[in-house]
Amino acid sequence: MDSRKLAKAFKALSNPNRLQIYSELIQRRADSVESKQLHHCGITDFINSLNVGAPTISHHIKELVNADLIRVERQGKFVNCFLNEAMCKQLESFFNHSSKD
Amino acid sequence: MDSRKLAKAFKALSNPNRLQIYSELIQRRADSVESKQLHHCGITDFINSLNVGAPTISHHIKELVNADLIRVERQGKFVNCFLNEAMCKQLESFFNHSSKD
DNA sequence: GTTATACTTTTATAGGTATCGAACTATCAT
DNA sequence: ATGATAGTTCGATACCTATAAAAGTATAAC
Repeated sequence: MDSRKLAKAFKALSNPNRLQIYSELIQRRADSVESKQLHHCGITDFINSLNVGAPTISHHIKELVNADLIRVERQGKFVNCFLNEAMCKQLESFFNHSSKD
Repeated sequence: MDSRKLAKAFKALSNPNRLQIYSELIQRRADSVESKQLHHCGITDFINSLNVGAPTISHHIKELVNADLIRVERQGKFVNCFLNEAMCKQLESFFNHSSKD
């Protein structure tokens, strides 16, 4: 696993608000196993739950996308966020056995 | 798992040189399974392998300790670094199933 | 078209931090 | 004690970034 890519991902997750966004997506993934719900979030959800303005959220989302942690899809007026599962697995395995990737 | 603690850990790992130090420790852990070597590093090792001065390494080590990612032990003139295995496991599990911790 | 909603981009700012050089402390060897 | 080695602390600087306010774009509803 590329070291620069890894550092970039950790940097993205180092901001409390971005971590919150990412955690929310992981949380929803966990929920969806049981309830079959979609594991995505609209940006407005984050604007409401975090105590920062829309421009800041927009900025954070962009950083998370740029770090390959999430992807976004515009659906009409709304933008939905999805976890990048592949990246998530790679990060998990880093703490397991970094020598083998 | 405490969100602040998590963010702090990711922040510590977001710097390329600190990530390198941490990766080295993880690497040595992996090696030690096969070769029974100790999984620690002297600080001088890092000063040689990374392209930064001693004060900077010292600063980074302190950050990693402060984030509970590693611990240090002074042995005579030398300071050795060890991986904090518990924290490592917690970080791994974050990407697995954050809802259950 | 007009209005409203849902973002995004731009610009500015305040605070954080990686790095270095210089000076300091600790331990060991002689 | 002296010198050498290993690491830390301090002070300064240059760069980065989280946030906000204001203005802009996109889509939907009417």
